[in-house]
Amino acid sequence: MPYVLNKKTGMDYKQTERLLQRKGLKKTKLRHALIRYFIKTQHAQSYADIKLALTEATDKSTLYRNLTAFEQAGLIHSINDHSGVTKYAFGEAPIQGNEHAHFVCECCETVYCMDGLAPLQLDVPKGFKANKVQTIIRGTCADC
Amino acid sequence: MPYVLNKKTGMDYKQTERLLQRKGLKKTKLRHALIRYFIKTQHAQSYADIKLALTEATDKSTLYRNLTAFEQAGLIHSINDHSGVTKYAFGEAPIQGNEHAHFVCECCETVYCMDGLAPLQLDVPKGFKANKVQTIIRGTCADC
DNA sequence: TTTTCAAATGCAACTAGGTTGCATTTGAAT
DNA sequence: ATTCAAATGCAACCTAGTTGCATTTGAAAA
Repeated sequence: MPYVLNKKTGMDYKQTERLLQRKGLKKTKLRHALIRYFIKTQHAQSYADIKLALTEATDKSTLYRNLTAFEQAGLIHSINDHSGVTKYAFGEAPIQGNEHAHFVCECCETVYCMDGLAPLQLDVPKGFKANKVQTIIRGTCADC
Repeated sequence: MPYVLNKKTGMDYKQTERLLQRKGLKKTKLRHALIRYFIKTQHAQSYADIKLALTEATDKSTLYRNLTAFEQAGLIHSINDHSGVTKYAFGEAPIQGNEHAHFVCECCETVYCMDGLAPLQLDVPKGFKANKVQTIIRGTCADC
């Protein structure tokens, strides 16, 4: 069961716009910029990363609210890599049976989404019921 | 590869005291209370849990500094269960090849340490090197 | 095209979780 | 008993993220 780098969803700009519309989200400058940014970037991005990269991101609460809205719309998913800051990456949250793992480079702190099979047959104690597994792999990435 | 509830380390009070001494940590009232608390409690505890439970825990920074010291001494380990607050449980941090997973109950928020085999043969893309895996299982616990 | 109105924005104030600097106190080795 | 690093308590600070509210804007209806 090998892990492979996530090739991103095949979604293009038009599709994401249609998705926003379907979710009742209006088109705004910031949202345009955010979608372009998430399609372009290869790895998970933090609030600070986005703030730094986009001149359109002027207000903290607006940006956070948009990240939340995008996540609820299934356009991005959030990742907790134990660094203390939430990161966001393009693509829907992995669903059960189609988990993806997050690889955190201990050298450059980059977070990669990796597709793979469900990481393990969940065999938990009596009375416990497992719903999903979140896997974080730590190591060194190809660039380090 | 079943997961079983962690039975805690066999460490008793005397042993933990000797451990503190070996690490050059002085005996204080708070540390006594903390050790007793961690031996007694069954699940991972947050700063807030401890603060509430121990009258000896008067100062925030002192408590945090002790948690850090205990973790460095290998007496407890910290857990990030994606709730936004760090939790601590008795026992050394799991080491490579002897990983343990954390089960987070989605109903009562309790965090259980679970022993199990290394969760998967790590097969990552070319150029990537995996060092360790952190697994969080979400579901419903036996009490819910 | 103008009107309309909920949705989105920008700003300030706030919260939670945790850290830092520093003066004072304390455990334990001498 | 003396000594001194380690531990404590306090206040101030930091970062990540949230909330309330007045203003602006996108887009659907008239």
